[in-house]
Amino acid sequence: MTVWERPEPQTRPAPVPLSRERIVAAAIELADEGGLEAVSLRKVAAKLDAGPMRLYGYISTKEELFDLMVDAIHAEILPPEQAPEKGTGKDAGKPEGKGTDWRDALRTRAHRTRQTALRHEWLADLLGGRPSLGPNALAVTESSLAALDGLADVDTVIRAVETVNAYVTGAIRSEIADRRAERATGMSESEWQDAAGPYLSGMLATGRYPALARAVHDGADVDAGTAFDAGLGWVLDAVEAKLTPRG
Amino acid sequence: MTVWERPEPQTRPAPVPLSRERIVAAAIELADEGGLEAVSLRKVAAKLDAGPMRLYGYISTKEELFDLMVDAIHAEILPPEQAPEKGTGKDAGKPEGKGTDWRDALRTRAHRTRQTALRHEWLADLLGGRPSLGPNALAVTESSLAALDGLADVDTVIRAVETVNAYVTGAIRSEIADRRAERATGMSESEWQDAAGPYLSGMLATGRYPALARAVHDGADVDAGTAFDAGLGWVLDAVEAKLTPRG
DNA sequence: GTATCGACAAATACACTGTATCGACATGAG
DNA sequence: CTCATGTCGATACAGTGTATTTGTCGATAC
Repeated sequence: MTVWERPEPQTRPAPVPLSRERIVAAAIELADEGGLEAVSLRKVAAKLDAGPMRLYGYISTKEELFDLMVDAIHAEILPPEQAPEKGTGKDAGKPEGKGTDWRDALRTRAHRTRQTALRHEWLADLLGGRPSLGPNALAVTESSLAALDGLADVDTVIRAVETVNAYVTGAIRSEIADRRAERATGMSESEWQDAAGPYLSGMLATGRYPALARAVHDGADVDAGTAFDAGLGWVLDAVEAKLTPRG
Repeated sequence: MTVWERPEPQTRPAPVPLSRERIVAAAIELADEGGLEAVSLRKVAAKLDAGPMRLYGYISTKEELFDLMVDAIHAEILPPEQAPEKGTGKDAGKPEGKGTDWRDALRTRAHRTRQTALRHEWLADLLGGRPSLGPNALAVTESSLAALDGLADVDTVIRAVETVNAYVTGAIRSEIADRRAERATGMSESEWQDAAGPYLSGMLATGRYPALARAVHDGADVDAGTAFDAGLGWVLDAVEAKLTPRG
């Protein structure tokens, strides 16, 4: 009884060593080019010349992979010098500057977050979707808290950071949603005339939304970046008003 | 040639007439009890005694179903009296009241949104994920714009509404994320001692996050509702400061 | 009446997903 | 050499969104 085509003595092709980092990096690469939905365990594994099941030695579920991706990306949000390594916390207590340093800190943090989200649009789908507790995300929060430390009581500082965070994530999410919609309809047309255009025009023409119609008609088209910054400025003003005077 | 068990003369069970509304309602029901991931076209169809393909006569894709769900839920956010029907827009111009009416309007709108999201937690996954252009969502935006109409120039009004919206959606999203995480770890323990607790305690004990550690340790545990309202108040203060004085 | 046609619901099919299970191989110990 | 071990890959399964085919009914034309 002959067995044709015995599958060769099987000198395995040197199983490349895997690691969480390599897996996460591959997943991010996939997400960058095809969006979150392009990330499947099979494709990630294929990118690493491994079988799908191999990944389960490093992650326990796809959700965990997403969490790792989010935390990895948070490294891009942190200013380049301060990695979450080292630091005894001994000299990190007081803010070092006149009085608007906290504002610059929070503002640049917000803009870095936005820039990162524009580079990795899939971040919009994940940001805020679940609590970010990875080391890099914690470091980001830490630096925000540290920037306000001592300028008000603890509860006020916490409220400030959470409020700014809520604005930032909400604004980024909706900006990216708009951008995607434009890409989906526009794609070739300069203005949005294609799919949402006629529909929306029709809706506005019904007269049921007079204020909205006026806003769409009379509103200036500011670019997304300055709009984001304007709203951010308002929120920071609100924070400033709540800080203890004479901080 | 005999055929045993001919499948009965096949008096079809009176194909229940479908409709977008019935489909959306069924999908919302599924999402309410099992989250967004429990919504599959097969299950929705089964709930309506229909085959999966039947749905494609009413919706063209699952994403569209999600959009319809979001807009249907926006009806709960609108105050009960004003449906998007009727209304010539003739008498909707000026705000009718002293000067804090806009604030009440925006505030209650925000709280209604939050309450609705707490009733339908899956909303957090969808809110802001794509532009909401359904009639109900437009009506919600309309009423926000109308509340501020005339109190500042158009661009300021738009910025105000978008800023408040960003805060509201961001805050709701993270609140629901926290609530889910608590449910996942807590579930039986009163405080969070189970999964995230030890991990986070360990992280904080490293001394790498001094400000965060202090915040967690010294911060008062305010309930989510008042925290939401506090942040909202700040944002509304910021808006107020930008309105034309003597509005 | 019968025949034909069009519409539409149902069944089937496909490519793909996340993950559990299982079998086989390479390697270490005795 | 033999045997145990642990790890990797293949296979398997239940489920997904959707395209396509199949079947049946009702109405219309002769």
